[in-house]
Amino acid sequence: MISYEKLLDDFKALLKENDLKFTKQRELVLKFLYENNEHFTPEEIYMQLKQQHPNMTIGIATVYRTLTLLEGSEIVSSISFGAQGKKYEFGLKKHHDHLICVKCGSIVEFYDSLIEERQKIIVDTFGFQMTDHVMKIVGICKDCQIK
Amino acid sequence: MISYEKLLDDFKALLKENDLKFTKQRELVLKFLYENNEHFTPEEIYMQLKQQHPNMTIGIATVYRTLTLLEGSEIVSSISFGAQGKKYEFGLKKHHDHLICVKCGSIVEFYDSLIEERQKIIVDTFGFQMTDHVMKIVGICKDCQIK
DNA sequence: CTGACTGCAAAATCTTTGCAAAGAC
DNA sequence: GTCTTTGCAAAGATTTTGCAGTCAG
Repeated sequence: MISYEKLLDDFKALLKENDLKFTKQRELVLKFLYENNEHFTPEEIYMQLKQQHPNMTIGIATVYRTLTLLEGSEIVSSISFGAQGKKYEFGLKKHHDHLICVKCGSIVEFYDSLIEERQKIIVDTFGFQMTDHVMKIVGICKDCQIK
Repeated sequence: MISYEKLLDDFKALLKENDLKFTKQRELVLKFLYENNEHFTPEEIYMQLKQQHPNMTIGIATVYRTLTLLEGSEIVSSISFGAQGKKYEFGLKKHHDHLICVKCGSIVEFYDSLIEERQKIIVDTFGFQMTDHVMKIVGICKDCQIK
């Protein structure tokens, strides 16, 4: 896993390359996702940042803009969730898929090399050039089955 | 593949069971998805139905309500698409996964029994009770690569 | 007839955008 | 200083809801 210092350097370099500026708000969003290894909606990120940094001002629009920026650079990735809305997570980690519980909304990550291999074979069959893939298994998690 | 007559009977029975009424609008949506074996947004369905049946009145709200009803009965299924929005397709066919082209938006279906098997093994490992799963491979289709 | 269904328009979500002030470099 | 970024509020886009009239059974 990349260290936060390295991540921050990379992010600053990326910004510089594109003539973008390094701002406190951008750092806050990046740091939040780095430190909280979970999936959040833009709204959740916004609320938590406001709470954690009462003396800072940050707007929901900036959270959206920053997430779009980070996703474009593949530093964060998103997963669509339910009827509408997306959840974001820190993206510079090993590729993984998701188990999503419809009762409690919890998300568990998993990785299966057999499935990954198989996907490559499939796209080749179709002459398709894969840029990304998403596998979501939806159901009821262990805990919610007991309840 | 189920015949349209059987489908219609099943649908009517389903409605009756739930004290719902069989209406022309509900039939139109069902028929449209049955006859057009593709993926549509609610808006697309609405526009096409209006065009195909100029003498009928149908509202976008009814399309949404009907899709929700049909999805709840698993007669149609949906796939979330891009930033927001869902596409719907007729659902009473063999399970399959999707290849989605980011350039032209085309969707190709595929089925791979090895992946299906593997998913079952994974959920068992986690004690998860699977109700559904979605696998989307995103990329650039053959045609768009040439262009 | 009765209660569900429909279309319409208004409301509710969620996300993006315009703009003037503030901040990075 | 210049040019980007920000927060705010307004605008957009998509989906849902309230309601009075309409229609199925």
